[in-house]
Amino acid sequence: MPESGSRGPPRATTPLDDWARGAAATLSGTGYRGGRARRSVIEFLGRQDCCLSATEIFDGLRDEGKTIGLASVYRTLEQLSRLRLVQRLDFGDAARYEPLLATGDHHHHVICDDCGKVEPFSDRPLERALGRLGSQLDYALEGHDVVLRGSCSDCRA
Amino acid sequence: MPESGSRGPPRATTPLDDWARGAAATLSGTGYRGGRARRSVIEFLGRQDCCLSATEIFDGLRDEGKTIGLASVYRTLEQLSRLRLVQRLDFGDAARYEPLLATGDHHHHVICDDCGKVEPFSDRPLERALGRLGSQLDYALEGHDVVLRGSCSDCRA
DNA sequence: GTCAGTGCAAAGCTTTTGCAGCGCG
DNA sequence: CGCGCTGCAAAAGCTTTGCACTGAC
Repeated sequence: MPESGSRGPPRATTPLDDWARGAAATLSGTGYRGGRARRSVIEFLGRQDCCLSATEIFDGLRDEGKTIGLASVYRTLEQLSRLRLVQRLDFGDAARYEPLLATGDHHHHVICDDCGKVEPFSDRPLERALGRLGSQLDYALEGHDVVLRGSCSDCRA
Repeated sequence: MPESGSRGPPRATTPLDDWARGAAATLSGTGYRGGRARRSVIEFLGRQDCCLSATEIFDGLRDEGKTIGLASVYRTLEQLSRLRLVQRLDFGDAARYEPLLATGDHHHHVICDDCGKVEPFSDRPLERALGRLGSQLDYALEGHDVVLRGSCSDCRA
């Protein structure tokens, strides 16, 4: 399944492994206790390439035999979002979440209007243009999302 | 391609006037009939600078004495979206909608994480970077949204 | 032993849908 | 005068919250 998390070649310890470890560490360092549901969600997120909805995480865990309350999934995602360990993305229907890598490495998304497929992409010039906006707007910017919409090659065929 | 969706100098006939007229014309030319609710929503949208949620449109119309069913507001927005006359934007909570100008002129949004304020901005280099992506991805792109998040000057004070 | 974490069920919201009646063309 | 438009109310998601219980430290 590893494909285009950003574009890096394979390595011994992946950024996502690091992410899951770091997320767990950050939480326990902030007064949180460990717990089965939260651990499962973090570990599951650490194995994904792109964004998932709460229900997809819930279903994915259930398929692995780990039945977690959906409310716990939402609670975990909310905590991780607030600590900036995951990025929450709002596309049309349900919100989606993905790990926010400490490397600063990140991607954006293209959505197919026809089949609903979501794919990641990244682009340096785009990041540069976004980065320059920080000094032009009277905001202390903390993040940005870019969403492109169109028809994917499968749907055009 | 003019410049900023909202900061432009006044003119005799504004792009938004044109938009409202054009939207009405497009609808009637597509087999739709006129109707009080839809006309009110279009006219109301034609007076806005930036995106509004369905409830804000509903409330705004009610405050003007035009009480329209909320369902009709949603139905109108859905039709206009499908005809690409309005742009639907998904920020955290409720979806927001804004006129999509025929001039191709458009802007993006900065959201204050603290007070929730939404402001428009536009930037040429950003548009250029986005435009170049069209040829790099295997998608027939039809639109894009950029959302920046941070703290506005009021909230930092 | 305490208190955060969890699961379930209920509540809250936004958005959609069903339906009967109204009114545009 | 037919059929699309409208409003109301009910239904349908997604997400959050209340509460009692479990389990981590």
